Amino acid sequence: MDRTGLTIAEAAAETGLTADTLRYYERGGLMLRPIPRAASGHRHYAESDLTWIRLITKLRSTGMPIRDVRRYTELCRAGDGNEAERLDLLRAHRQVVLARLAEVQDHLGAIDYKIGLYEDRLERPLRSTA
Amino acid sequence: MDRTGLTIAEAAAETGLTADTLRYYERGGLMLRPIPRAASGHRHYAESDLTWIRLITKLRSTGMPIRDVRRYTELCRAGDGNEAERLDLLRAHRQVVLARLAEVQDHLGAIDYKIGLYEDRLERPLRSTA
DNA sequence: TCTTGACCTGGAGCCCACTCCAGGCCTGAC
DNA sequence: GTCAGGCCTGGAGTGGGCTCCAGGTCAAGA
Repeated sequence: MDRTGLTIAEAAAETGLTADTLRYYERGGLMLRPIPRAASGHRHYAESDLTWIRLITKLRSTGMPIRDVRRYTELCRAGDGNEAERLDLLRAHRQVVLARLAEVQDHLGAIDYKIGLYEDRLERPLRSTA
Repeated sequence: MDRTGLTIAEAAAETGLTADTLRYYERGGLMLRPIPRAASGHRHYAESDLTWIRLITKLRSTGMPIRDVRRYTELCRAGDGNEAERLDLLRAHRQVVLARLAEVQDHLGAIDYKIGLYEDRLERPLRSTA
């Protein structure tokens, strides 16, 4: 009964991902290290693993493709010396996200306008053809 | 030589979509009306078609799934009387987009923080271990 | 001791939104 | 007239990101 680390189900609950997704990420090289196993082969997630998963979840949820997350992970795994490259990667992602945010906000404005038109129309239903 | 309307290639250039995507949207019921054809069977897009395509492009680019765009299209095609339903659909979409924007902004904040850490680290490269 | 249920793996399946043929017709410039 | 090139259709293929499954191992509570 070793108490070291969480089961995959617990890690899933903690991070908001599914166990399947956690395994998929690990297979895909998105973990900083292979998740340690008990003798039975069951994974035991440490707090540091959860911290990493939470980080890459933020990258993913802002639209970073898995291959870029993998690239970033590889850089981090490689240790000191490539910080400039990691910074480049994050900055490039930042630019993409900002552009995307601006576009969505712009288009949402147009949709809001449309919503306004319908609201007006529904407020005075009998005057619309007058 | 009728001058009525643009070819699919011109419509694609105007809207920023591809000809394939325009055909795919039409097949999928995302057009307000079937695009008129010349005797040869070639499509001729009117200005009103482009206006519609630009609208649904905004819906799509804010993340509305195709099935919802189709639903909205069907409502519009059905004519007057279902404005409340259209409004509901747009408002629901608006809520989803706002939630998504907030999430992305939040996560981007965390990424910005990370970027800041790397910037600090790279500014004083020899002091980082001191 | 038994049995329930979490976990394992490799691989197939799924959903979404396009994207790309092949095979054929049409048109317009030369 | 001819021929390059745009357009047509139905359908297959692609890429991304999971999601599910079969078949098997293992641990802990009744």
